[in-house]
Amino acid sequence: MRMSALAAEAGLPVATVKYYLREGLLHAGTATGATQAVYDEGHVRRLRMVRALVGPVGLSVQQARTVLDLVDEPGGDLYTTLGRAVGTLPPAAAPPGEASDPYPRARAALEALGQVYDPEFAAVAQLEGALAAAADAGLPIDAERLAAYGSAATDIAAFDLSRMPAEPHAAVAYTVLGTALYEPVLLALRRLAHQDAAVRRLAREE
Amino acid sequence: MRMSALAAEAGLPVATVKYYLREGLLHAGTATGATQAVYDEGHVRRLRMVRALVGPVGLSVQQARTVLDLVDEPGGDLYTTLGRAVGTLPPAAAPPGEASDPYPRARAALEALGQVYDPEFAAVAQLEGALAAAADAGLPIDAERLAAYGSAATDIAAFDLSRMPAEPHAAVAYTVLGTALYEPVLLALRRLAHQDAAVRRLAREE
DNA sequence: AATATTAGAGAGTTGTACTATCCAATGCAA
DNA sequence: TTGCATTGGATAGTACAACTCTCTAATATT
Repeated sequence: MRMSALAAEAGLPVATVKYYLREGLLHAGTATGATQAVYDEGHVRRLRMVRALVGPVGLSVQQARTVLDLVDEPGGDLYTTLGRAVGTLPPAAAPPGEASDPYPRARAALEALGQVYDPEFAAVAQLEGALAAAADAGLPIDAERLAAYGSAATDIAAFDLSRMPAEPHAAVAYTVLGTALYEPVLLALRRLAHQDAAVRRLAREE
Repeated sequence: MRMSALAAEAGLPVATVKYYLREGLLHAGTATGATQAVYDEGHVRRLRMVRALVGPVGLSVQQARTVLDLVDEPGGDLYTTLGRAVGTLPPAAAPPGEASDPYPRARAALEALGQVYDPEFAAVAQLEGALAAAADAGLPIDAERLAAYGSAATDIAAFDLSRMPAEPHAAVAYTVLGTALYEPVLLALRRLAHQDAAVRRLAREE
């Protein structure tokens, strides 16, 4: 398969595929001459993955590159790799700062939920930013709401973990990509559940 | 309060406040002369809201404007307004197309969950996009996972609805802003719940 | 042999989110 | 009251991301 066939297969302009190649999101094809190279099914799959990450998931090209690199070649154990991957996923969180207690809201929230609090983990900073944003905007999250969301998140995590492959490399891919790819699904389901609940309540009140 | 005081209060450069003014995210102050105007607490709150939406929530300036306009002046009933607001929130979904069954995956998913399916609702398109992206990337969502996520989403929606204010204008603000502002919190909690569950499993296996 | 395609590199384009510069009109301080 | 910094408003400029186009020499196709 040459480049034009690859681009057609992925539904992308040739120029865009070349751009992804330059940016390192796609590994080069096997050269058959100075100006020819062939691509295979792996390239097609990779392009589909890239499109999924920069499309519905909403990653930038550089973030997608980082995530895919981590999946391709995990640097350390699963938890380190996952931590790094989560750190590159949006929303971007501000760096810790020098305070003795850099994430007070997140720490309080996790303690209330009875979960481990490790300021090193990137999602803690994201939680802090999200809680601060909600509070700043005038809709702070109280203990009851936190408990409701936390227990839903725990349910989901328990399910996800039950499905995690045993083989380390597959586990990394599953966890990192599952985090990125399933989040939009969850958000859409939440929005639809709101709609569904509202419609049902409206019907009941009639 | 004049502009420099407003900007200082919000922690933003004056030039940025002027930019938001131009883009219609912030209403003008009350003019006290040809080159003077005063701003009040409402402007400070509005700026905090804008920063929350374009920061942790990740909206573009134009999306934030649309959402805030809807909250300020809902055009119709709650459900129409909410639908419009959800439509402007990321992830952007492709337009329906001309197919007789434009959202097959989303329809199947909602039927499996026993929820109403209305192709007009923007989140349906988002669900379709998210399900398609996961499948294209090689990690399709099966019935069991859908059920797990769906029931978590339903739990959250039930809680959210129980807290909805009765007064229509407040209900719109609560629902629209709650959708936008609480989503990052939920995502962060899910990521942390994964971490927590993984740590616990690791500890158990030792 | 003539024509079309390709890989690879570089420059150009478009859109977003600011950021800086001007200007005339004010406010304020000495 | 006179000098000077500040303000609101408009316009222009900057920086970056994500493509998109153009070019060239080599290669494949007819």
